[in-house]
Amino acid sequence: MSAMDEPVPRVPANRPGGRARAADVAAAARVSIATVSLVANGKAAGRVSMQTQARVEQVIEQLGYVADPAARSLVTGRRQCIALLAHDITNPFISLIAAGVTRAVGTGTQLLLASAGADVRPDLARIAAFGVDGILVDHPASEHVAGLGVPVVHLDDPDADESLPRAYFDLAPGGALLAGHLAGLGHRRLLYLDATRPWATFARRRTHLLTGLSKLAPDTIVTPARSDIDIDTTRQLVRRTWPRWRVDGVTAIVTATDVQAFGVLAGLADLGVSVPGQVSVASFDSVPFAQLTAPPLTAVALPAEQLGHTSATLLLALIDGRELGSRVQVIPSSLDVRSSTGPAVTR
Amino acid sequence: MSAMDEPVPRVPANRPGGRARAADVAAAARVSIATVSLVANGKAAGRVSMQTQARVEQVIEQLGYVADPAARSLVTGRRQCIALLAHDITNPFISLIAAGVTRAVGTGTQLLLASAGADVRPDLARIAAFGVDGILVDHPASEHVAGLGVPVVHLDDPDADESLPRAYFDLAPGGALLAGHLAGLGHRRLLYLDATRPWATFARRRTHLLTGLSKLAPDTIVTPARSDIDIDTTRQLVRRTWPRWRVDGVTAIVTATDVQAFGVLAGLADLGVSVPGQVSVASFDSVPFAQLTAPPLTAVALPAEQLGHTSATLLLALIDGRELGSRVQVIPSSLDVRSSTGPAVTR
DNA sequence: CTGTTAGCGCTTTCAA
DNA sequence: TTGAAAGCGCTAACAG
Repeated sequence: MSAMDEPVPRVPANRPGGRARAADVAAAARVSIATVSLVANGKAAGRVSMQTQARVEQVIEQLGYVADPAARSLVTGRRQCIALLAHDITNPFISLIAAGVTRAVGTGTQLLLASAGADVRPDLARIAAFGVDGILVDHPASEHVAGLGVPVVHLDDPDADESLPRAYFDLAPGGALLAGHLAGLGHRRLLYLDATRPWATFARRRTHLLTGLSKLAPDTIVTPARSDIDIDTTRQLVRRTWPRWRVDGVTAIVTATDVQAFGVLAGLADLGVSVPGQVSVASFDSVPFAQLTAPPLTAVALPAEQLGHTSATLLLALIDGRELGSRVQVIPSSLDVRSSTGPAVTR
Repeated sequence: MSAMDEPVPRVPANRPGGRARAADVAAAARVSIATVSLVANGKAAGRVSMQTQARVEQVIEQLGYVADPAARSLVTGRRQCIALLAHDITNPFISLIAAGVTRAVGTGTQLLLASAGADVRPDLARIAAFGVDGILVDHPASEHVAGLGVPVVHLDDPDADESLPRAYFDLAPGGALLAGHLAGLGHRRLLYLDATRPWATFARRRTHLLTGLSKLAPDTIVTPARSDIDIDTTRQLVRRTWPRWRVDGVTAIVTATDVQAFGVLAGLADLGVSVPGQVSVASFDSVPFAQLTAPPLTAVALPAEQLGHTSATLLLALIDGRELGSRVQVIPSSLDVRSSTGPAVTR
């Protein structure tokens, strides 16, 4: 009768403290805790006999043993956790990014969701101090990330320092497509509703559209405006200001984000203005909900889920020290033509 | 000349490893690491002289010292982190919950976002094993939480075991209000589009509506249907099945969630069916987007942000061992009447 | 193949 | 008022 056949000594799994520790498993399996560690981490192949391995595994199962992550982190230096620093999780564009990140990290790594305030620095530092293996940053200025001690990947920040790992959208195709679409419909008097946040992506969205427009129809006049990325704020703005824009002969409104376009559509509906009958509306982002507005929204498609997935994959590679491909991932944009845009109307 | 006046010895802040450790601070300030710990944790009052304290604080600032969280966790047992286990972060209802949680936890605690798969148990165990101080669970069966070793608060699970800490909506008022609204508009033939997930909240949503209806208009007939909580799936279902429902004389469709109602609205629009002209539509949740659909959606209002905030506050209290008020928080529901519901039409 | 040993960086008694 | 020392639970060299 070998050791394997003997009943495994029962050791109280529920010690006062709570979970079982490696020492408990070791005692129950009559091995050293080093062996337990080897088996628990799947490093037993060729180093521990099959018998011992089986016995330890059984006890681990029985006791529900899981290595204390804090203790493991202390020695390995790894946290098995990355953070996503974003400004507003209720923004569907951000939710989509988060979903992409979730898909990329799998089950081995956890995702910390950090909502930033207006100021970015303290949050970044706090997250780094909390202890994560890497950080995905949606937007803040790149200057703050130096000396954080962990890899950082910047999201949707086309103007970030060349040397910084990042994933962003190539806004050129989408911007040009939208310009062509609008110019083709005869729009020569536009209103561009920018975001108030001074982010590079918004500058790019604007300039790509304007450049395209001035190339295709140099006589186009674009009135600038701006608002927060908030449905209600934008809605109020439109209700207040549409009469003026109308007098100016605006035939199309383009917004920097879908959320703002939602507000524009709502404000216009409040006013009884028909879209695209009296004015066309288009935007950047094209989140799923953009198909459901009345009318469905024409928008430059920015695949946010893909951005999340790509950036997280890059970050994971950086963390592992793998240098797979480029540290800069560019994701193409396109145009989703729906029915919120139509021929320019002249009154 | 006292020790305080002497220049603080320069110790390389950027050691090969990365961040400064307590030992670096101790060496630079010429104190023991025990003293550094005391000062860093604000426990120096009365135990360390003002002079020493000031000197240590200065060095901490200089070196940018932050205690290693893994090391601290190992000894304190606290992780300063809670997890939110939910199924789909792109669902706006979940995003709202997450926003509420974020608001509640403040800066001292971090939020782990865990997306569950179809199976709940492994995820819960994995999160607990990862090391968090507590878990917010959106939905799964309560049986799986026993012996996790950390406090768990159940969200929106009205039928959870009495003894379990939880926060949920009282669906009675909203359900009754919707029943009254619909009955008052003359609807006697309804389609109820339930969710496929077998969750208590969905059973409650349905029964509260049906109970109200049978009380106010006992002759009401309700046809049951179900779909996943996904816009496109629901949209297809409606496109396929509306003709049959129409033949059955259905004058109103009520869905278990906003997301499903979005799909219904889209499907109906595809079919050219006017809402509420030919059929009324209503749902449960009332997320912000519900105001933006065409037409704006009548919905039972379930304050998700508040649910997130309340449940997180409860969890934090549980973690701290504070027993403030009840372990069961009930949040009232109401009805947002918008224009997707109108008088029942008889053909 | 298995066990012994030396820390990872920190908090916390307990002495001095 | 300060410091020495004992771990927290684990991993990873290194012996045997």
